[in-house]
Amino acid sequence: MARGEGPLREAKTQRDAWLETGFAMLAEGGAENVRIEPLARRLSVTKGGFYWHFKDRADLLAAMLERWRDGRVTVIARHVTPDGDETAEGVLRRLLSRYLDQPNPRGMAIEMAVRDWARHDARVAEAVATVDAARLAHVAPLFEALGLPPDEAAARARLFYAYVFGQNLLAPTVDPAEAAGQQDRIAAILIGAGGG
Amino acid sequence: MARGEGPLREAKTQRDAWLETGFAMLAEGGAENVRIEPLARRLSVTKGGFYWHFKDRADLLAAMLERWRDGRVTVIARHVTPDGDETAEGVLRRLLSRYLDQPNPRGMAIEMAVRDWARHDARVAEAVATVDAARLAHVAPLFEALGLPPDEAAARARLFYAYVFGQNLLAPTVDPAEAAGQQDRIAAILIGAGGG
DNA sequence: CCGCCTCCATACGCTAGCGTATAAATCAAA
DNA sequence: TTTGATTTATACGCTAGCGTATGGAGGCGG
Repeated sequence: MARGEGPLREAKTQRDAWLETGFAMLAEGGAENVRIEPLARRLSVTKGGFYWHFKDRADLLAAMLERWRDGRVTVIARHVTPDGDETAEGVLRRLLSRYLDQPNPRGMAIEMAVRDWARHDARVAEAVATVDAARLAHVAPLFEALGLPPDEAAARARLFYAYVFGQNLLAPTVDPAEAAGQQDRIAAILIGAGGG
Repeated sequence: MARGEGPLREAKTQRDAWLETGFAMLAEGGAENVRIEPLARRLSVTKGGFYWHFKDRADLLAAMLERWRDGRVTVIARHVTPDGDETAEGVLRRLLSRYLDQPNPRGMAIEMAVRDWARHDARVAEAVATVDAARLAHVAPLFEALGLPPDEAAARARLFYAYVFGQNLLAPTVDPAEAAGQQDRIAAILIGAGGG
């Protein structure tokens, strides 16, 4: 039987298919929305196999959280390495645009869903803290490379990420041209170098 | 009968008691957590009366949303009026500290819960957009009063609020002294006037 | 006093989803 | 092909919560 054919993304194993579909549900409706039976329906299987791969629903959520944490920690290191002869300012602008110009609504939806989830679950809050610490630790040196002292650079890094996530919480500016202009001005404030 | 004795905050009517308790549940666990029967248990009544005051669960949520929107729109006007001879910078610093120094964890929890709720419900998103527009419209003039041109002031206002909400999404800095120092540095960047 | 109106209690049926038990299907190897 | 290990289907009982129906307690006007 073509049992292993994952219907979503590249899911090598059936366990991965459960996890990937779990992330889809997480992105769409938050952690509360990750329910076994709807998941099974989306995978066109019954929940029979679920309890082979996972002890229970909490076990699935825990596996998803771990995968999310490890993925984010791994990926941030790659994102802050310069492309070719890119400057620190270039890296920062690229990062900002990656987070805000939404090439990846799924990733940001998961990010927001996890952060909401963290408000009700201490283990999740711990994972978020780990990811945040990794990101701040990777971004602060970029600000130091711009000539700022360590304390100031750390504050800038925090402002940088708070802005990125806060922007996703605010209602979007209606006029796209105005939004783009504001984003340029804000990037100039955050990154410091003369307006983009 | 002592029927009207509201057990929470100042709930004048029993309908208010349902709403207030609804906000408590919202703050604690998000919109998904606002359930009729647990609400009734907390109010030490049965759900019998609920369907007298509200058509159904959606009706309660809609009433809560309306109350939240109107309350936020009303209150922002008061918060931006100077206390005595307060300067625009003073107002901004007071606002920032009101949002970040958490004298009101309940209010911020509701704020975050509503914004999460808005990601899954267009009506909520509309209410959030209304509140955001009101806040930005009230705060931008403060930046203009600091001498910034309107476009720059609007961008600063947006950055201001994105930071406030983003800060509540990031894992808190562990060391309180470091957190306070960072907040001062960030306030200096946001509000512009020399640090401190 | 009586009937009415307001508000709440009680009891009911219904749905969604969790977790379990058990059988069935598939595959790999002997 | 038989055996054993994996993986999935099916069927079950259970809980939480929604919405409805109906009755009843208390206050109030007539």
